[in-house]
Amino acid sequence: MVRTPTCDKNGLKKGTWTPEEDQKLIDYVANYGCSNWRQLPKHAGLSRCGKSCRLRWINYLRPNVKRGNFSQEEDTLILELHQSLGNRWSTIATHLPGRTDNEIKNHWHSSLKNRSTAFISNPTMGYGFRRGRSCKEDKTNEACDIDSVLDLATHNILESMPILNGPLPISTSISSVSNTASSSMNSKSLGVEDDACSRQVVGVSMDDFWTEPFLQDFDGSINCISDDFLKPLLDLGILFPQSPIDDQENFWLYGLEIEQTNEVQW
DNA sequence: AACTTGCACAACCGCGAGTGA
DNA sequence: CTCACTCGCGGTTGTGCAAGT
Repeated sequence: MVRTPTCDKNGLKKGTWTPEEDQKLIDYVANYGCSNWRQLPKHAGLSRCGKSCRLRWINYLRPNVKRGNFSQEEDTLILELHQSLGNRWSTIATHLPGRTDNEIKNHWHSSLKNRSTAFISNPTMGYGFRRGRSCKEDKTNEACDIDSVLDLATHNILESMPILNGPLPISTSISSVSNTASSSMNSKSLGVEDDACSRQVVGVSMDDFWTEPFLQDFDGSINCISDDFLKPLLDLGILFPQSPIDDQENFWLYGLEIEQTNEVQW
């Protein structure tokens, strides 16, 4: 998964970052900020190029970087954003607090691309559940406006982020080495520019945030999937029950599981 | 058990934009 | 205006791991 550490022709180290290097970078940024990436490694005592330091900081060491699996809402939002924005990962990342462009890009290539392909091959279907919600809830099709849905998804994700409503979580993967530094850092001292990071970091345990899946749905929107929506899809053979004997009425659509009550699972 | 294949993800590379001299 | 420098972005690669054969 990680690259074997090597050195380039200038003697600069490449490959996987060690905990010691991480700590050096964290300590340096905590004390001096990161206004000049090119000079940073020299002053921080790192045998890395500035570019590598910047990447490491932005993607992994920065406070508030969210690790772990993508939620359904995040997946949906990425799919929608990618459809409208294309491969503008950094722009997409601004809609997902705590997620980096690199992480979203990786997730796209490894998991979401196929779903997107399925969507493109049959654009009338959308991603299933959201279209169903819209079409049932609003016969005028106003709610089918992608921007409206996008706003709602973004809103729910933002609302569910403790970042915006209280103390920030510290990524458990780095908290062991960064809590001390992080707890005294804020965006000004770090020169961090994105909004998610522009809030003061407080080193408190937020295990629930990292382990709990998003529980909110789209403001109850999934409840709107009904027979009116599902039946035509069943008739067309696009949507099909998960199992003929499954009395829970689960349906499958391009890898998306739709439970007719109020749950949607990938 | 050995080998192959695919996935996930950390990291690198090249390019373009912005900025200051 | 041009050049050099820096930064940020998107594309791509490399590698460990798990699942499948």
